[in-house]
Amino acid sequence: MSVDSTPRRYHVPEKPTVDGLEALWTRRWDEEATYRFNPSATRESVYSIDTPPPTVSGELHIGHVFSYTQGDVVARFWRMRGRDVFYPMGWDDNGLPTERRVENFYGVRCDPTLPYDPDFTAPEKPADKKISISRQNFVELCQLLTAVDEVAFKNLWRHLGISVDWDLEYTTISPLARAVSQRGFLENLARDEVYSSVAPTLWDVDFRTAVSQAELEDRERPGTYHRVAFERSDAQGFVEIETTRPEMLASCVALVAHPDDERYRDLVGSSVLTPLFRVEVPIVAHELADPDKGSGIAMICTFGDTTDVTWWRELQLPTRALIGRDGRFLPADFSSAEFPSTEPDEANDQYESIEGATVSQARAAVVDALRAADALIGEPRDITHQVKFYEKGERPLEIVTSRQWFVKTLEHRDELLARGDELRWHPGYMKHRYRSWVEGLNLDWNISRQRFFGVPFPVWYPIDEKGEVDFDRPLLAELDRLPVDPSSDVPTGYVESQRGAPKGFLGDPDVMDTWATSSLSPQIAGQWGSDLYDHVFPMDVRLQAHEIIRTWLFSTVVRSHLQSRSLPFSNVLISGWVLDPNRKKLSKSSGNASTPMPLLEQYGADALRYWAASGRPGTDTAVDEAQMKIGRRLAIKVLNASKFVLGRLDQTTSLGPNDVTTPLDRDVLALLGALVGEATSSFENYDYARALERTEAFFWTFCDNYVELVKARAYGEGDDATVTSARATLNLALSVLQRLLAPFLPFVTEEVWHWWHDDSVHLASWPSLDELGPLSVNPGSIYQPVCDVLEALRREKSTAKLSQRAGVARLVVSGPEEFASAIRAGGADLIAAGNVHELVAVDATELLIDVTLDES
RNA sequence: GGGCGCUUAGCUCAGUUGGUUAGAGCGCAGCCUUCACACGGCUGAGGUCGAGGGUUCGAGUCCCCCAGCGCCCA
Repeated sequence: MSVDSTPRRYHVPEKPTVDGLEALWTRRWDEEATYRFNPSATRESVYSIDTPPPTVSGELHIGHVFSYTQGDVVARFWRMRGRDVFYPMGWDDNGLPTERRVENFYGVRCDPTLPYDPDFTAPEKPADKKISISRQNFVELCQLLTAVDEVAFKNLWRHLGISVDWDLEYTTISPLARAVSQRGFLENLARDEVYSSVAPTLWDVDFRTAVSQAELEDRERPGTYHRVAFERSDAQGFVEIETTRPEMLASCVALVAHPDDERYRDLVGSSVLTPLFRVEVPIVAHELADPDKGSGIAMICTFGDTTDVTWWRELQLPTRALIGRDGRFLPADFSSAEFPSTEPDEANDQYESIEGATVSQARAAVVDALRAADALIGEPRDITHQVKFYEKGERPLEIVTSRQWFVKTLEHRDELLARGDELRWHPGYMKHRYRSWVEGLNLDWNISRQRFFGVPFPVWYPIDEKGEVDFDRPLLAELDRLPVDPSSDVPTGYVESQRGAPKGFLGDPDVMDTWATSSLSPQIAGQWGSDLYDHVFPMDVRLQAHEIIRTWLFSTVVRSHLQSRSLPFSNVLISGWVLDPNRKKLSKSSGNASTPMPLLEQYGADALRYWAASGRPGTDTAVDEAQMKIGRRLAIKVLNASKFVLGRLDQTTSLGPNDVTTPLDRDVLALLGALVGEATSSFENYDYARALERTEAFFWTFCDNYVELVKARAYGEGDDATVTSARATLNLALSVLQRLLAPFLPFVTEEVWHWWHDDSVHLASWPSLDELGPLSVNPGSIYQPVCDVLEALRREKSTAKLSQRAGVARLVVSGPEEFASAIRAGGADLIAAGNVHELVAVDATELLIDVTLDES
């Protein structure tokens, strides 16, 4: 009886295609809730993912496809490993980019002093003059606009096959996120981990907000050194300093030289008079003074740069702050104790031309006045130097004294460094970025922003009977009231009419830094306070790019360390950047190269995923359509190979590893086992790209060599046992390969899996060695020699310019015993695949493959 | 100035603890329209691993130094 007596084939499409699979399977995954998190899962079985909430203030670009795919591939692996994957998605709709879009889109401006207008509706199109609206109205518009973008983002993710559970979607401005942020803040406050203080603060005069150290960047800018003479108080001559900021002269509180600098050692302890304003200031010593810069002695002003702040703090100098929040010079009285001039009238006259001026106007005025007073030595000298900017700003930062909330980071530096060592970094070298950042911290983390669309601080301040605000005894919101907006909500025990009045209260006007909210992403996504939280926190992995190690990663570690005395996640998987085809960093000007949708439509989601998953963790990768074409070709190959194999199998016959009996087939299973082992360990180490590379390489040689070798047996030629063995091997290998490729090519693998299974491949179990039966200790010992001979046959035919079907009259393989016996073992398949009439394998010391083609 | 990464075939990249003639894909050239696949298959030609020095029986793979590119931080 033939094994083919009653075949019932699987139903396989006549002409399978990869086009259209995204729409089909995205819908099915929705309907079947394939990626839904199991809320009753135990912590041990959960694999939880802390995903970056992308900013939804605009453009999607190919970089998102790249990094989110890398995370998704990992998620899919763990899901197949049987873990209950907690994979939420958030949208960062909070913050400055959204504010600016809303202002322009609707033609509005936020005025936090206005009351909420519940009947307000946004104009159809922006009016010529911006309409002022309350914070709550403004926030509502922000939510309206971001909701549109969120839908577009979600569609992209779904098209790309990102396997998040959409039931777990969140936004950073949602009531939950605001409540979590406010609770986090209040708990920090209760533990004395945050404090408010009036302090010198990095300040952007255009955005009119404080910024934190993490938001700084240095930019090379032209500057000018001015040499300025200060008269010694004892009238024994002059001290010359050099400065790029002569306009700060009125804020000068000291001159400083290096303690080892011989030139100035004798002057330390004496004093000089500032030119123009005639204020007496001491000469002091500090190691940060650079003897090689300028004249080696510098003026300290409050505050020209961050070094001034350090000197001011460490040398306990007085404060003469003159730059206001708008970047203009504030009034000053040189007859006051704060500005003690020896000639107050003259000083006040000089200052008249500066008060109210911008920094650049003041600089010009001061330089003119210095020149007129003969205090400017020589001509100013042009230089270029590094100037600190807010990363989103256009003018150099100023340092303005104002009241801000800070998170204590400096005193936890050592603990935070230890947390960095505890975290498992992928790739490992990214840890250095964290370490150098933490080591370089010189300010506590300022979390106050003088903006509107953000999470407000859940505090008010009492006002005494004289109308003075008491900032030291804030009125705190109760936890069960969160979230609150102190600009419209009222502290317990007060009524709205007391707002701003004596014996009343004042709401904190500021909002939190966006990182103060996103640093709690594990708490937000995990719904801190609910049962869910204990099942997902600390998370298993954080996915993110490297440029936000100093912001998002650092701040998340800080919050978790303070809140839970733990890491927020045990692994971090860092993605690289996408570069344009010319290997430059993608920018808005890169244009269509950065738009993913056309590429998705042209090559398909699996193809783009293939490209993205080929990029190793942390490695920057260029947009490469050639790589996408290869991905598409691989997906098509999966369809066709599956079609061939399933077309040879009988649905009613179950085949297992025990049916694999021929040496060649067993050897192929052994090689497959090695592949499974390597792919699995690669994934466990977050080296998904390696898993892909190995699986892909195996798959191609499997198709090119093994399938070709056993084609005759697969079609039913030969005795029952060898036919069954080939079919069982094809069956097992196809099943394993479809599953190994599933994380990378979720659409095409789901399609072919459903040709012979009812359930999703993405819920199937990750291949294991147990499935393959006993495996030889020497994988490839038979398959490899047989493939070598097969390739030699092809080479002969190719060289003779013949079809690969051309007949071979005689094939003589001589070689070492292991080689010859491998050929004998696989001889029947070689004869069939190579159309060989006579095969002879002989033992010999030298390997020789002699092919005699048929006479034509 | 400090730190990190990169520099391997025309291009894009692998190369895990040092070990036989350095790998893949693309591109290129030639061949084959074979019953899973022309949205295909087969075959082939291309590198001595940025420069120099060192350790070793043996180095792309470890050490030193130099150069270039990129990033992070001062």
